[in-house]
Amino acid sequence: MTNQHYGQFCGLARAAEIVGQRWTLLILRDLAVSPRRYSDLVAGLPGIPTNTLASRLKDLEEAGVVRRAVTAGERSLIYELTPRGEELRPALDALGLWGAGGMRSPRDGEVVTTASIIAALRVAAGSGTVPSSWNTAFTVHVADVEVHVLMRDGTIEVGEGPAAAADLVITAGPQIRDILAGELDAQTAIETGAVQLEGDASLFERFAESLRVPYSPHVPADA
Amino acid sequence: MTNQHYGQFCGLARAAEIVGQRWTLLILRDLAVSPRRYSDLVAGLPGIPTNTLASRLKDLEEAGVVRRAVTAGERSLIYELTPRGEELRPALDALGLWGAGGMRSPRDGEVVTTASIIAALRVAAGSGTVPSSWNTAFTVHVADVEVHVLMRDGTIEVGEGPAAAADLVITAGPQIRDILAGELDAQTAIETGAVQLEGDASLFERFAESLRVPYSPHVPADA
DNA sequence: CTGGATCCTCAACGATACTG
DNA sequence: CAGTATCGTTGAGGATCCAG
Repeated sequence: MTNQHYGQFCGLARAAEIVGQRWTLLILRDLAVSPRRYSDLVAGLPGIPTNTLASRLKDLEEAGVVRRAVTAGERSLIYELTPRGEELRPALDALGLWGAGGMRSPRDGEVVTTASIIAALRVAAGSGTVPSSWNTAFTVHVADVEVHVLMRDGTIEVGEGPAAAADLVITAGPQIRDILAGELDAQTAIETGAVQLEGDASLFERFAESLRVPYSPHVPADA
Repeated sequence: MTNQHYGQFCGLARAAEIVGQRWTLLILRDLAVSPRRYSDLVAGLPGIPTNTLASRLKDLEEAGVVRRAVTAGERSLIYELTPRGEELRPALDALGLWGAGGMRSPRDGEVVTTASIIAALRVAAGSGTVPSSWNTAFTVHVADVEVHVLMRDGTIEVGEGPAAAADLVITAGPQIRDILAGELDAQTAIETGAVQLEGDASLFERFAESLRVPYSPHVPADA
């Protein structure tokens, strides 16, 4: 509510006042994946104090970035991005991409959340198209997170939960990041056991090649 | 030094740990415009506590985003972006663009800084090219800030200080933002006195059309 | 059970002064 | 010029409690 101001008539300063608060970027990442309830957010953001979350949501609502909505079928509130909030996607993607370029392996205690995996896979899928003849369903396990990747009609769709009928089930650890970054090629990943496959293993190449983020060459030492 | 962690193996979380601290984005914006000395940063960031600045610079250095360097000719330190820091530009631009879309007029006490104007004009110039036959020099005054815009060899260059031999001197207030956003067209700006021109006034059209940022349609109420 | 509000503690931030 | 030292204030973190 009492957002700090920088006193500059500057786009970046205005943006920083809104998204530069602690936890705010991660809240927006979760909402960018899909609208969520308060308790979904709490679950997806391990460690966030509930008062901080409540305060951020109120600030974001005031800023016109997030809105509360009552879902038709259910009787619970959801939070979702407004159109103005949707416009943040390019910035969120750019920041996430940059941050991912500085990652190597997880630090002590770092976990993988469903929203972070979906966000990463969606950025990796980008707007790139795949041959429209492809009709392939993947289920991807990373740590205890389960998501699906569907390639069909020339597009890639990434969502929560397993694929209804997966052609290939991929189980991997944090090294999935290296595969997306193109630093670990599909064949090596299989040989070293970085991924386990169940189903049509030949489809893994397709997965690795279609989901690829631009490589960041300048990676500093990482704790 | 004691940067807070989010405990997630996620690119956006890592980025937020580095650039999500108060003042950090503005420090990076200033350094993205050009390498600067400590005192330049203090001057360009009105209100920043000096200990906060010192702490941020140390953090950014540790993160591999900024480095201290001794300039050859002079005997003073400068801070500059590392290659890893340069990679932040797309994210800074995207955030700044988003923030600029939410601005209308300055709030009480908001000032315009040289770095913010240069950054805005450079983003507006983008990678867009101009006819290589153009060889035009503009000096732009906004509040007490003075910058130059040079169009030649098909490119646009924006820098600090006046142009050596300006074909047109443009004096404007914060409404320059509306011109860049395409919400105020050149002719109207002249007629309403939003800009004052000195020199070849016909070149103002060229300025307004070459420096244009994508319009953000979803602008909330602005204080 | 969801969706918060309250209270307390402490680390970070902010303002000012001061120093190599 | 380039910071550090000191100190007061604010916001984050953590636990608990409350209302619909």
